[in-house]
Amino acid sequence: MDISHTEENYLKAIFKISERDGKPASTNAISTEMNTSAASVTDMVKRLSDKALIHYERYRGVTLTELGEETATHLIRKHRLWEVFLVDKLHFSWDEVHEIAEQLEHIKSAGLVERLDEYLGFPKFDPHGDPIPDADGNFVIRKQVLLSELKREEQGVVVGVQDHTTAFLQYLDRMELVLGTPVKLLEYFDYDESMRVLINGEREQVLSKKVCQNLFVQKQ
Amino acid sequence: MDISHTEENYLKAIFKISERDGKPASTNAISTEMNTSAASVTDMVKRLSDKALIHYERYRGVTLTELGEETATHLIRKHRLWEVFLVDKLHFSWDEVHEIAEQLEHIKSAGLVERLDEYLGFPKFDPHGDPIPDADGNFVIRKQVLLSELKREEQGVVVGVQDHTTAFLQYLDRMELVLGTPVKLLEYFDYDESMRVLINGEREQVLSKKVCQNLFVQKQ
DNA sequence: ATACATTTTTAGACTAACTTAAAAAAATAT
DNA sequence: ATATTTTTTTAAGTTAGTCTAAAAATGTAT
Repeated sequence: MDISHTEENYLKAIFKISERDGKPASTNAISTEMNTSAASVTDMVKRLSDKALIHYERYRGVTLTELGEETATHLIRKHRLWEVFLVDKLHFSWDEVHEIAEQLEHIKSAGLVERLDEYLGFPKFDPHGDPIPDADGNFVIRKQVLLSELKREEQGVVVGVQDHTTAFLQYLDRMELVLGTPVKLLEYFDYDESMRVLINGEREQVLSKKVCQNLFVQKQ
Repeated sequence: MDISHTEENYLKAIFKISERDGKPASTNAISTEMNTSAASVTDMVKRLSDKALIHYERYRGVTLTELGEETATHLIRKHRLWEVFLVDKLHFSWDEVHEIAEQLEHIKSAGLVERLDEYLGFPKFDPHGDPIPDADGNFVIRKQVLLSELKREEQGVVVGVQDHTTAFLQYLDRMELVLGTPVKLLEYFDYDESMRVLINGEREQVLSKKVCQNLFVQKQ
């Protein structure tokens, strides 16, 4: 009994929603995430339940079973490793790799992921700073805060993004706010919740509320 | 109007059959190649014809249109480049890569293949010695003959296989008859059409008719 | 040239994944 | 607590890709 491409995508969506909301994924939430109708979700949810990948009782929302969660984290592992491959080896930029990795994550092969992991030097984070789960599905937890949470004169290093859109990633490239860049909060403007920051110890820049609330930093 | 995974596989099958038989691919030949029923082929062949990928008249067999042929050779290009990646970079053996490449060849992305090609150093042949078409679909034609066609005392270098099965590839590994190995025909036995050959200039070995008829060499 | 064999197509039906529209259940508000 | 809104499910139908069985067309052999 193997799992289809589509079923895998549902599992990922359910995993993502449960993580984000900290509660069972509702039919509606899944339909929004998957861009399908609620009716399709109900349909699929029955199939996934039959395959013991999720717990489902009608009108009650769904949670992943152990098997379902393993499957989901394994997909995330593959997705993020392929993203590293695309950026590190094929020199794609970080805003180009999501759609390709979305396809590559479904490749089925005993051994491929592990060999890829080794080939890439066992990276712990993907090009967007998201942690890559190990073969057992364990994520590295990193102490990170949003840039907007820094206090005046506090310093941090850019470690990840909350917003993964192309527009945001390209904006960050333009601002040279890549992963690993040191930042220091110089001044906070109450008026529009923007911030003046020192980037890379050499350049001052005012960043909007939206930017500051979508950039993760690790305090130094 | 894009092409499904399944449609792509049919195009590859039709390309392969047409190449091999030098005539339009029959419904039966396709159904054998694809492991489906003849009825399914008739069905699919109508769809492919509607998409202008093949020429089809009922009871007449099918040929690829220019678009269909481009699609098929592009798939072969992707398949073979991924095989090189799997062997050269991830250190899979040549008998393990076919099924994985069979999946990887369907990844859709503008630019991925070209970047992969460059990353691999623009290889002209895959790990089995099959030529990799260029971006325009042109294959390098190599002057090669079957080992069984060598005359006594003639020398050659192993350049490819006709039989791509795991069993044959593993046999060749055991015999150290990898690509690039020099061979020289010492003696031909009429009785069972086997041959005594000098492998790598250092070791004599009797090879069966079947082996000799499935190994390509380039005369020296 | 008719008969037989083979190949191909049609007909009807199945599954997975999807849809819309209507019905039912649950949540919310007064 | 009843009415209204929202969410979820059911019902019925679609498409892609598959199947088996039967019908039709083509090919072959005497």
